[in-house]
Amino acid sequence: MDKRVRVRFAPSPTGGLHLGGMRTVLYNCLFAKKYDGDFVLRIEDTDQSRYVAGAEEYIFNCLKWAGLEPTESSVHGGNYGPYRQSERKGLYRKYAEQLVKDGHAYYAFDTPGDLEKMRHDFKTEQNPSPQYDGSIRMKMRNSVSLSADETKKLLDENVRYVIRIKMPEHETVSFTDIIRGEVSFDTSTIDDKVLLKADGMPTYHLAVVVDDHLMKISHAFRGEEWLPSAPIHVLLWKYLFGLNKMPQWAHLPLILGPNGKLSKRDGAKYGFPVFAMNWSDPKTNELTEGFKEKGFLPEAFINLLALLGWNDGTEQEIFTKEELIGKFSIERVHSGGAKFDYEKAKWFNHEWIKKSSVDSLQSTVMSLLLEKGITAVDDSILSKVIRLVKDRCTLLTDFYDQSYFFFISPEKGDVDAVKPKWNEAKQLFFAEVIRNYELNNDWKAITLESSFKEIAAVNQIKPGEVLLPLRIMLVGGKFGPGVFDIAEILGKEETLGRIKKALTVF
RNA sequence: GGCCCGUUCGUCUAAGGGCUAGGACACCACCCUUUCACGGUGGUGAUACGAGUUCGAAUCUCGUACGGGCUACCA
Repeated sequence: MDKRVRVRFAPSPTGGLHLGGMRTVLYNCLFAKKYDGDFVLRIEDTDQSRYVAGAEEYIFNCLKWAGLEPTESSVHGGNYGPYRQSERKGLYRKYAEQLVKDGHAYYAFDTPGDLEKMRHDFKTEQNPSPQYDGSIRMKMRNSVSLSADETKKLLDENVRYVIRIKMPEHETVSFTDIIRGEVSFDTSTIDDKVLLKADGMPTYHLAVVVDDHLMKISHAFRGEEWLPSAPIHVLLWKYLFGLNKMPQWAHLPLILGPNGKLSKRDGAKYGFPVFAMNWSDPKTNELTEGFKEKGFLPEAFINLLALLGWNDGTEQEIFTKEELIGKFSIERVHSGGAKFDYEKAKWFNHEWIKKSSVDSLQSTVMSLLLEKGITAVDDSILSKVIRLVKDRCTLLTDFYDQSYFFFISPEKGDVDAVKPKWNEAKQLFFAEVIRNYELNNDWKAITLESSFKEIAAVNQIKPGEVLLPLRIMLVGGKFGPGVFDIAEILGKEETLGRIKKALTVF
């Protein structure tokens, strides 16, 4: 099928690549893949003040991690490129001029100072933010209020100008949003937005329409914050290319933080990631932690993001990417905003860790341990460890806490948990355990446990009284998987070594 | 202020005029477990409010309230 969807990005992660942005990309990707269509990524680098060095590469890295690379393009590739807006600069002017010629737009010569003055002069209690609209247009310096001669003179003198859309007086603009149904606006409440800036760059409003046309976009998904400017885009489509060619719009619900639209600050404040991957702002050196580094699997990340505002109508919650592609439908996206719940996000990750095979986790866990300074980890040991502890891990980083004692002998265990109840009988008991274990050539958890309990019975000691000390000896604390499973993986030499060492301390 | 969008357990949501409003996260209890978890079973908990349409409304309509978004030569 001929479906082409696109997503646009400002190379400023503060505005572009939090959860909401990622989800927009995800929905684009799922939709495109479902219909075997294309998914186009556009980079908006028009505003230099917002441009952050390295952000573009960062965005692509995030998409790559999540498995959401566009099907058609790298930044320069594809049949409808270039995809970086600054490289398309020359394309837009002629459409803006066309609109002026057709009477749908006009030149405006107002300086920033003029605009500021207007906003100040017309500001009232009832109207705290006056707009450059039909009621004010004739009071400003533009090709509508000025005579043709005056306009021509200013143009000839190369006075800086912008091109603004001329909003019709009193018209109802409506369109059908895939998620919300019919949405309509009265043009008298909308201002004359700038389409082409003084530097010759288009604003989003012009660029989005021209690009979607040139790139033959069939479906356009974006955040709900764009809904108020949708009528401008509909009008531009009507004037420039015809409403019948306009892509179908879907305005995605916002992802909310604890108060309002989810922001980077919310993440820092409440201790959860809002970006896919770590981002350090080169301007401020501020580090924002990502889902990847926090210990999320990309599969879980995609899964939790997809379910934030969408479901397939069944009670299924865990989906592979392939299942999502097969089952996703943009019509089923919920219209209300969704508050991000980090607890639930972690649950998704837990489910995915449980679902993942030991093999697929191996290299990730290996490098995680390495980062923490645990080197020389044997592959076969590690896979046994992962099998034993993976159900206990919510985040990948939990693997360290759940398994470091396999690789590092506990320096000083929780002696206080044992010492008060320690006595001669226990000392003798463990001496016998050592003797028994030294003769054990099988070294399996089951035999270790049965002989341990036999010795306890013979010595008339309750297993419970000596089980905890054994755990402290091997692990160092009151946690971890079954103590005999641990002993098995630790091996004979290490296990006996740890018991002997502990006996000298108790 | 104006315009737009939205509103079902604390949170994410299902139910598209007809069962006792279903599930998941979180929380609580019990079970399992001689550690801590996982797991299992059960429980608390919602249709914002008011009218209208209808035999029948979470569902359709209107109003109100609340929440959110937009209101730049940003996106």
